[in-house]
Amino acid sequence: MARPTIRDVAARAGVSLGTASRALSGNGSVRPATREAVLQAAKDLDYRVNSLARSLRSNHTASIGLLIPDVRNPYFSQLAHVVEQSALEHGVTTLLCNADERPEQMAMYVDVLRERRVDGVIVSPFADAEQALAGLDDDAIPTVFIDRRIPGSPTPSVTSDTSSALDEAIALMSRLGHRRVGFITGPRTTSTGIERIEQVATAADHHGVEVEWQEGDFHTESGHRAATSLLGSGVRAILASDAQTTEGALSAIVEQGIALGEGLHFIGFDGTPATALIRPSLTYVRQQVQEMAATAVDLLVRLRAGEIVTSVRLPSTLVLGGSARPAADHLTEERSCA
Amino acid sequence: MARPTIRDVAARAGVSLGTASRALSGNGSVRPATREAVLQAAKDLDYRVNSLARSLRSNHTASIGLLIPDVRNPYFSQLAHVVEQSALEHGVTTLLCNADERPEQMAMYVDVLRERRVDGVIVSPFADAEQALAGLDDDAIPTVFIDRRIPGSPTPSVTSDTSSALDEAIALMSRLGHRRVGFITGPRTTSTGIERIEQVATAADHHGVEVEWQEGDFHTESGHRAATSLLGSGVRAILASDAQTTEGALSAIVEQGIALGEGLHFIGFDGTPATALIRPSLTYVRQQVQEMAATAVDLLVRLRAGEIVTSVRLPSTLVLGGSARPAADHLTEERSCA
DNA sequence: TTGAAAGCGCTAACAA
DNA sequence: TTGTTAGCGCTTTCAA
Repeated sequence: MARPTIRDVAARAGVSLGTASRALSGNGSVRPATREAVLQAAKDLDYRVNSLARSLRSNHTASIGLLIPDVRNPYFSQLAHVVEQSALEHGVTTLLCNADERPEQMAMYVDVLRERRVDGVIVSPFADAEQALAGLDDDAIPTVFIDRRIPGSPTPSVTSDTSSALDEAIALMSRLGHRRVGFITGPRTTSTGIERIEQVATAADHHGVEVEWQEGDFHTESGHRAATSLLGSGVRAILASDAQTTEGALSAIVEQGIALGEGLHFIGFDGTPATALIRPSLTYVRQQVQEMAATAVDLLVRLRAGEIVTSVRLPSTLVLGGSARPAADHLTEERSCA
Repeated sequence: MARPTIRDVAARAGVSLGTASRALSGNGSVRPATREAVLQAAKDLDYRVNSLARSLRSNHTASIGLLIPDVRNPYFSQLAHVVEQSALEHGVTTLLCNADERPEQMAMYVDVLRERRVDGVIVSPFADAEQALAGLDDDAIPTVFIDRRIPGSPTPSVTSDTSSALDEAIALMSRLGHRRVGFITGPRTTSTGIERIEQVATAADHHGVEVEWQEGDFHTESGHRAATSLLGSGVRAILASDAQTTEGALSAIVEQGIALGEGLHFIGFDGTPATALIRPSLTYVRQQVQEMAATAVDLLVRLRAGEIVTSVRLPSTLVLGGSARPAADHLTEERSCA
């Protein structure tokens, strides 16, 4: 037999279509014995529900969309993994969509998600994303922002608050004797890019430090370029603004054979696998990626249930490694070479 | 108005339901003027097809499933990205599923993919996956193996042939004067794990080298553990079997402060972002990940079209870096410290 | 608790 | 080329 339908199951169990549906979906009451019979018949036939038909009728798909800039970015691939697993715990599958930081591709995916009638969307937006995202609103698809948000938007968001960690970072650089600190920025097209620029500016003011701004775009290449330029102009204290610029900056530093923590103090963002290969170890801003992802799913589920939810802001911390460490801790420092 | 349906579009364009459907889906002939009118009406109404209804009726979903061990593995996240983009070029969306190397989770996802009636599946299998995957066969869902395969299975696969690269690697170690080479294996539950063990064994025989086998499981932790153990027993030539064990082994080497390329020769697998931070640069086996992913999508599309396809095996190469380089090239070597 | 019947939005025959 | 109609497989009223 071709794929058995619920009709076949009902027939085999000797009940009506409706009863079989109630037993299988768990909605509506069924006498235990009847339910058993239906379940057994389904098993005998190796029946599998057609989610297309179910969703068409019931008006929900048990699926959400996750719209991120790029899975290959280790920060987002971790995010994607936790979102997927958290959603699974709610019986919901995730449609992963890579916008590639391109508004057109984001718009295209928004269309796909609308057509597929997903129950909700978790998105990490960027400039010009607002218009692309408007379609979700038109269809009243619950949406949650993750990592980044659109200022002024009523959409609830789960983001991390990096202000105190960045203040600590600048304070540390100041304490290490630096009057000039290089900062590799993120793009002004993202909320995180803008925020971190402002936070660093404020902290620098506060600690009497001058910032050497270097434009970056959250890609490794720009991190590499910016770090090279900063090193060329004699800066000996560098801060990166995300995981990828951190990797890029480190590769430039490593290339030039500069001793981290001695000739140069460096503070990165997010502890990715790559940064584990650095000696001395990396001082970096740690964001709560896992919590962020799990919280976003939770918010979306509650939004879908009709609850009113508010945005969540998770604190981040400065993790001390050898690449920039307060003098007092210097004894514990170990260096592999140089 | 709530979501407009194709009825609304037809009414506005002054045509019948069927005509509107033909104009919108592109199947069947429609007079150009009529088509224009329908498209205009659809645009006016901001109509979006309900893919659930379309798929239910037409019996295809324009979606495929991608079943991989873990997106966080940089090797697979790259694979996932290319698969997604290649599929998009065919107008097909990708459902990304992380099996987490667990048969139950793979079985669960196979169920999900069956219920969602995907048009095809690309999967990177492991031991005990065969039974979980049987469900795809029951539903006659076209399947292609990627990176790994199940020996003896009729399912077409796209894999890389690492034999000559690994032979070169062993030859290089031999030429560098090593009689003993440590090899961090992959799990015997994967075809790649088994193959690489055999290929290394053959090459070692061939070049008169003895292999110090260290069990690994394609995770960073095991790479770290294995490398530590090998270094402890005095081995000074190490080979890893995949991207993750490479990262793990490197972190162990870096931790111990051992000078790569001098006190120790190391050859890794796959050039991930992390390995770009290593000095001297890494000697590694490069697989054609992008081609692999694109080819798998192509195979699946052709399979779906009823073509008979055959498995593809892509050659891989040994990329020379400073971590293990033939003596002749030694002049070009640059070291950052030590 | 169960059955009968309607219909979700669309495509694909079939006729005209 | 177009309109009409049946029906994909399921859930969900409504009665019984």
